[in-house]
Amino acid sequence: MATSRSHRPATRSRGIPEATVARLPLYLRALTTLSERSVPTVSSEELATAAGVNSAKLRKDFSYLGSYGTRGVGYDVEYLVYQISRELGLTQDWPVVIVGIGNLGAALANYGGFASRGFRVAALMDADAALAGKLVAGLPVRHIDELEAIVEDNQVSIGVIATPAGAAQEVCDRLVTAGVTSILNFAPTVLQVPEGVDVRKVDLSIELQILAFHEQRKAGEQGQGPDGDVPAVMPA
Amino acid sequence: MATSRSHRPATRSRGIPEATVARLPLYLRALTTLSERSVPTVSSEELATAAGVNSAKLRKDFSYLGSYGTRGVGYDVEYLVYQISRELGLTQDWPVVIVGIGNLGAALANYGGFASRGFRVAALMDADAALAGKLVAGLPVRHIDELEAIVEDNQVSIGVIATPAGAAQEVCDRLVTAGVTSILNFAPTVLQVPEGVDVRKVDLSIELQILAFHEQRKAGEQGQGPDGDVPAVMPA
DNA sequence: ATGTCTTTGTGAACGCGTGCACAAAGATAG
DNA sequence: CTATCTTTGTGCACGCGTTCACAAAGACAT
Ligand SMILES: NC(=O)c1ccc[n+]([C@@H]2O[C@H](COP(=O)([O-])OP(=O)(O)OC[C@H]3O[C@@H](n4cnc5c(N)ncnc54)[C@H](O)[C@@H]3O)[C@@H](O)[C@H]2O)c1
Ligand SMILES: NC(=O)c1ccc[n+]([C@@H]2O[C@H](COP(=O)([O-])OP(=O)(O)OC[C@H]3O[C@@H](n4cnc5c(N)ncnc54)[C@H](O)[C@@H]3O)[C@@H](O)[C@H]2O)c1
Repeated sequence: MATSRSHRPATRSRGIPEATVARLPLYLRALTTLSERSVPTVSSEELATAAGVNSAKLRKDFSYLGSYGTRGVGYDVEYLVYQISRELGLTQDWPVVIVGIGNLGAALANYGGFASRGFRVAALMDADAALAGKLVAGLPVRHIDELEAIVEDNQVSIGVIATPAGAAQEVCDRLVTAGVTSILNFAPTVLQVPEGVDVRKVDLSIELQILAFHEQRKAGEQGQGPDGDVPAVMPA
Repeated sequence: MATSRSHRPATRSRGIPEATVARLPLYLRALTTLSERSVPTVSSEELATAAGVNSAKLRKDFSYLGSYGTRGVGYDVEYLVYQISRELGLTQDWPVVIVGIGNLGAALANYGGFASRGFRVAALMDADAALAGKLVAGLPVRHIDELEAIVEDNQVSIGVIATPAGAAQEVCDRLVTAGVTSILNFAPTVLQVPEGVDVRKVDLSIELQILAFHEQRKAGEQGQGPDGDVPAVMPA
């Protein structure tokens, strides 16, 4: 953190670490739950437990946003909800387009938690002409050719890709050209994007493989003889 | 990512860093593509580009697995595919249960890439009695009461949770009690698990919020458009 | 065998993230 | 007002992960 002694950061916190940003939604969720229960304040210890993190980490995270706590008491739940929401940009509306309305795309469209936090499905799009006009989650599927117009008309800056891997890069290029600058990619591909465009990926297959790695290691630790087929040991 | 694996004893286990493990599936995917094209060898530079990472990082990652490259030539694609597969534990079969066959659970069940890499759907489970017996992706939905028997009979060690958030912890507890030691959680909840159980989460909402944060920052930095520093908002 | 050329494997430096530990801040009670 | 008690905010140290940069290894040609 900067060497500033002022209580309030003069400018909007420019330097929020990426790791902190990734945890803010977690805190926000826990805080929202508390808010619904009309809990007025919460200590860093309680909130940290609810969010599944270390309390020192949580306090440091909040310190990047400013000093919103009261020593001896804790944090004001409502105020913190507002501050984090604002920091994450959730006080405004984010229209989103979902491209590829297959199994996954349809599930995403039906996902309630989508709209709950400022994210609004502006359009569902698919290349399959047979799908065009069909209602999914109350919205008509639009043909991919309308993408550019929809993105512009709705000021869409976030796109979700749920097409097969083979089509993902092409869809990505079109989204970017149309003006989308944030992409959430569910297809198992590494997307190539120009500077200034953010991509985040959700990859089921990778998650499972990571779990398998640890699972194998756990299985190998117990009992197995010294010559198991559990790989890779560095001689100490 | 959030794995309950953060408390590693001082013992420097088999050296593979967590960050490296998380990238191995990425390399494997790129290598599999090369393999299908019958490319015999690949340099760290080429492979790194395909995987979207830095070549030095890739070489260091591979160095944890051993010295599988040939200087002046590169890496043998087939050999590397095998080594990484073995390291990740993909040379064996991993039966998986999916709990909660709603929108998302059904999409997961239909997901082809699931079975492609040693992961086999052992059972689909749901608490809704009306779903019991219904075929999803060719498999009958089983009632949640059969969970313990199915986990034991099929030696299931990996469970996928796709239930509503409110049911996730309860389902998690049952999975763990039944013997599952790795969980992939799609519900927006922080799961509490005992030592030795790995949890990875996939959280659409969090990903979107992270994108929104950066999007807001991008919009605020350069006075974009006629609306000033606050991006245009759709009228309600 | 010798030299040249390519590419690996890794030492070292650096930066980020984490967690400990504690002084300071403020609430609360007397 | 003073004392006590709770909890924040953060300085600091440490470890992990990333990246640079280069010597060593090996292929290949002559
Ligand atoms: N289903 C899952 O649970 C799951 C899980 C993880 C990852 N994924 C990935 O998500 C993606 C979608 O999976 P799915 O099961 O929904 O597949 P799907 O085949 O059911 O749906 C894909 C949809 O994309 C459409 N499409 C194809 N090319 C297009 C294009 N150029 N432009 C617009 N639309 C196009 C198709 O018409 C189809 O409707 C795949 O890449 C898959 O690997 C799926
Ligand atoms: N749909 C999405 O794209 C999406 C995206 C991100 C996250 N999620 C999360 O994934 C979860 C599932 O989403 P969904 O859209 O499929 O919901 P859904 O309501 O369509 O399906 C939930 C299913 O879980 C079953 N269920 C409820 N309690 C259960 C229990 N105790 N044991 C077993 N099964 C039980 C229900 O019968 C239902 O079939 C939710 O937590 C949601 O927040 C969904």
